[in-house]
Amino acid sequence: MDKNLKRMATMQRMQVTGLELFYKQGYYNTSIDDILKELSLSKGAFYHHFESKEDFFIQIVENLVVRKMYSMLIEPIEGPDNPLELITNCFENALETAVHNELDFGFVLGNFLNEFNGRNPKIMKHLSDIIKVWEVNLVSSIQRGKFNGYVNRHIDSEGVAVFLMSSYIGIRTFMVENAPSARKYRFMTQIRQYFKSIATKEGAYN
Amino acid sequence: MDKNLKRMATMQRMQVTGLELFYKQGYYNTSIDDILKELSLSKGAFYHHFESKEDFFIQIVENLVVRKMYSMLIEPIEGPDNPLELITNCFENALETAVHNELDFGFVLGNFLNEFNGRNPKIMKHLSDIIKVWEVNLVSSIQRGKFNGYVNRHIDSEGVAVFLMSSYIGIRTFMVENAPSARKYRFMTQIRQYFKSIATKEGAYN
DNA sequence: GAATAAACCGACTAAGTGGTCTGTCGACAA
DNA sequence: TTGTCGACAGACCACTTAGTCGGTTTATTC
Repeated sequence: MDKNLKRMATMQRMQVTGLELFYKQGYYNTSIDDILKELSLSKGAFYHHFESKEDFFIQIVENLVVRKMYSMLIEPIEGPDNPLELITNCFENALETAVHNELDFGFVLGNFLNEFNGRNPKIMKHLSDIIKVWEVNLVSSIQRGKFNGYVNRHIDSEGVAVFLMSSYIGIRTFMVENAPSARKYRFMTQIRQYFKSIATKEGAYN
Repeated sequence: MDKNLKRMATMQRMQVTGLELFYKQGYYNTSIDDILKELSLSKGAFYHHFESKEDFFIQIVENLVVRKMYSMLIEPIEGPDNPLELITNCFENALETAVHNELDFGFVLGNFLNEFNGRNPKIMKHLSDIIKVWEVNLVSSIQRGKFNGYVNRHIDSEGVAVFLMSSYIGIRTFMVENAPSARKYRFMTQIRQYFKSIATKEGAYN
């Protein structure tokens, strides 16, 4: 039991540091030795716990990335309230975290999607699965919104989802670079503008 | 003169193939040997023409990427017509190219932005400069639209630009992965929806 | 046709890379 | 006390990487 705890602790440490470095430097540009140096651990330790670099990365995705994704972008939009409000607040919070915490892993996914696209189908599968969950949740959120009279019935829910995901991925790529706070503000204003155009008159969005 | 022509031809060949591979596999994941094998050229040839891998890449950006960027995303939105129409058509075309031609380099920039972010400031500088040109052109296009009565005066031009750029970067990341044509269609529909909401009544957008 | 210089070749180097393997060490069970 | 086993150490391997360098080819110029 105690042994198992130690095992878990070490693996966790490796994964956390791994994600941090993969995020900052990219997967292909980060060596296992980089991670091990950071932790003062050895090759032996690494390959005792993980099969390969790829296996290691997939475990990071399944443990850390998925969880962050759920807590930051999926759970906050569940519920019977006006989905346009929920999504606005959710993006607002997620982007705020991104502004203040360079290492929020709220959307590492965008980076990795880019890095593995057409290069590593196995890893891509894991990443797309997460995106799919996000998409499904967005779509059903919008549909609930239609049902509850918040969202205009003529609007294509799938379309809204694709559009929202695209914008979010884009702004995240974009915010890292320059004046993140100003860009966040501008982005959110336009999201509200867009939402107004797909809301019902009665729904009272904003 | 002829010598110079040959020099240019070889350099061009290297750059074209280089961009293709860097785009497909990523910069850090593509070796110079990969490129040279493709061209049946030697290390000597490469280092005779370019200082380093980094220098090589920067030249690719300055030659090929900048040009594509201008022809696909900047020039098409210049002109006195309704900028919302111009941008719609521009995105439509750019995304159509993306759907049919896996190697359209219309927005390699998104990939590279991601790959070099926080990793290689020198290269990032070159990439951000291009983005800045795009941004400036979008902003002035929107402002022209306001002036000419196509775009609502209360709208923040900078905001629209940031929002458009984000969405475009996002959809490009997103389209490569799955059902690009359907996603393109959905995306464009929502862009039109958004544009309607920032257009003037008289401007007759759509 | 000799001289010259640019274009190109490819063996080489030093520093990594992912991954293997033999081993050490301490906890714990018998 | 001894034996077992999981956590970890780190030397090592085969291979790849960006970049170097002495040399050869090729084309032009006089």
